[in-house]
Amino acid sequence: MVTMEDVARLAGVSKMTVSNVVNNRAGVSEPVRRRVLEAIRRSGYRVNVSARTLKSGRTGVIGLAVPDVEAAYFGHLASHVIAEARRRGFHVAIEESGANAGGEADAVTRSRTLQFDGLILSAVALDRLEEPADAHYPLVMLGEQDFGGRFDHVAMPNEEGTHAATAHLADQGCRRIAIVTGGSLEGVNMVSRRYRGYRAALAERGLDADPPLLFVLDDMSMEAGRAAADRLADSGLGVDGVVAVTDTVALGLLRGLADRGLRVPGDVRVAGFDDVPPAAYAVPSLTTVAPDHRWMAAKAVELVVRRIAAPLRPTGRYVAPFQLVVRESSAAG
Amino acid sequence: MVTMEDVARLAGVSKMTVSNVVNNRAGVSEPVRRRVLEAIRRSGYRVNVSARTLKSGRTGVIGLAVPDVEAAYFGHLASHVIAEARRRGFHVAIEESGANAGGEADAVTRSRTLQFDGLILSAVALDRLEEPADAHYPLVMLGEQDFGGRFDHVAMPNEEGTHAATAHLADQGCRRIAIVTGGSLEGVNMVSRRYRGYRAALAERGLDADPPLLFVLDDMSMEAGRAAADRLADSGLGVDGVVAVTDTVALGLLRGLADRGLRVPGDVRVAGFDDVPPAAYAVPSLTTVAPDHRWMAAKAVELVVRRIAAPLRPTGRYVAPFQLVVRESSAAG
DNA sequence: CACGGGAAGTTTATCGGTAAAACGCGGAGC
DNA sequence: GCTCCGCGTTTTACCGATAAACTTCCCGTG
Repeated sequence: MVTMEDVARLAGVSKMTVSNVVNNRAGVSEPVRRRVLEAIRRSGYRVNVSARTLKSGRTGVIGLAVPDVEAAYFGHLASHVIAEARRRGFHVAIEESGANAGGEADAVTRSRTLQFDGLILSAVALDRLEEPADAHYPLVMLGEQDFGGRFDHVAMPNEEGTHAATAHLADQGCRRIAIVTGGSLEGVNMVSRRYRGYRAALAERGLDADPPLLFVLDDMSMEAGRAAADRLADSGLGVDGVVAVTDTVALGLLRGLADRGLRVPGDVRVAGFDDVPPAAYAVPSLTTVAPDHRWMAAKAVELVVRRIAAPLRPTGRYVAPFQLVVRESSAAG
Repeated sequence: MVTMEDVARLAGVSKMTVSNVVNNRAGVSEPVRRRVLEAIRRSGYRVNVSARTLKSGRTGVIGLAVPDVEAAYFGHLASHVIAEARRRGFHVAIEESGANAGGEADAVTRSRTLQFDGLILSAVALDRLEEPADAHYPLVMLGEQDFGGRFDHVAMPNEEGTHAATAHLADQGCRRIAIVTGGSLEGVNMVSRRYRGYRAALAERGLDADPPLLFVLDDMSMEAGRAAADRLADSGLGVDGVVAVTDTVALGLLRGLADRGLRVPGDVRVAGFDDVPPAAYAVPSLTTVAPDHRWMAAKAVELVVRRIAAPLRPTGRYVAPFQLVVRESSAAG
């Protein structure tokens, strides 16, 4: 491995001067700078990040921990986070947390161990951190969970989104609107927030929200969505509209409804949440709540970078803007 | 920050002993080991990875560079790579290369700069490395490109897969089988390999492979697939079967065919490649070539780990096994 | 009873950078 | 002619861990 020392010898200067050139610091004369750059080129030198980090305490890497790299909506987000971070001179390391509290806590620990300068954590399960030592680590919550305001939080428009979707279905003429969701309605989380938005929209319009119109799945997979179609079809509730908690569930549901011979939007109208890429190309294409992922990514990066610079400033909560994208699955009868 | 020195003082031993405990090295008595562990717990100590790396030259991180974290098939792979690497005591850092040669070369540079111990590179565009300095960096090519055997390579069953898909369509009764692809047929790459498999299957059965049955798209997006449906429908070629170069293209195509009122599999049968999750839930569900992603991930990790240990051993090429998953889109008439 | 050998710990010398202080030197000011 | 200044560069002193060499001390053996 070629070190600064080698470059310095080659250029006939001290290694401190090489360091100054590498980091574009002032106080190096033009001829010397050129000599050093030439020596760097000739020798194929690269800085040793470990050595730099050891001395400076900064790695220039931001972690992005997501529940599951397979999840469709994550890719969108990740790619914007990477782009935004690069603009600000940071690298992004993507970590998988597994969609459970233990894995998410581990992600924080790993992030500190690997010395990421900060972490953007998209948690779905974790609702508090044990380690008081983590209290001032630059951490930005992205998505569902917030930790009671202890960290910066970029939130999804959960209530607002399902409210809009539900209202839209009602406007299209639906009268018996079900909600299909997974996970727990206990506590304050993504699912309970989305459920609340749905309830509020129904209440405003004086529509039913019988408990039977709530279908709770084991998880939020496509397969669960597909299975939900059977439960809907067999329920005898006369459901004519469905709000699905995510597009993944909605896409599975569309598939399941097709299997049961129910026509969308003829018999049932469907709306999803996230606007994942396949939503636009499904048959029928899926009406969905489209949060502004680019905005969320940019905000999260901005917040984490700001917090790296100033670990103690007060935290804030920011809700992403969204659009309701109306497509075939909710077309008027 | 609490250092080994602090822990050592607290436990009344030298910091070398602390190091030995932290790394589970032999030669520490049970009582001392317990004292040290207790001191670590009490002080909240964590190793400083930079310091360790600086001295040892190893980071314990494997890079995984993919063209585009948004691409559907990547998530699958990534999540298996992460799991397999963890089993072997490595972390994985996911990097985005952008689907172009410059970005892919950068990914190699970044990987070295960030001192990943090795890199799994899923390249689509790059076909040689400029830097001779990179010649012995532990690098495993995953997917399409190989660099003329200069690196270990875990390959997709490109020819074998489209051969099987094409043969299957023919067996289902298709006589005018088109192929829809994107990118360049020049050189040896994923597209040309898949095209060759298609040609071979047609030739074996004495079916047409007129150049017009080849539809080349600008890229391999869903939108391009959708647009291809128009070209197919307007071609007047009587196409009754389509092999799509990827599931993403195939899903767009299904959507486009629906727009044109063409029934799948009634009027046209369709097969894709990759078996991404939405393929099983599309309407109609998509027949597709399913490479064994878990096998590929495990192989790639095994190879990179082995090469980290022995940078000079001869390289190998390994083709992933696959299954043809037959679904509705190619059902017999 | 002297001696070889291993187990348990400690010391020493680095790994490759960087902040901060020290240095050398030519020119401005009096 | 002497002091002072500031620019460009070098020196010094770490950052926190670890491999390798070294010290103790204890035990078994001939």
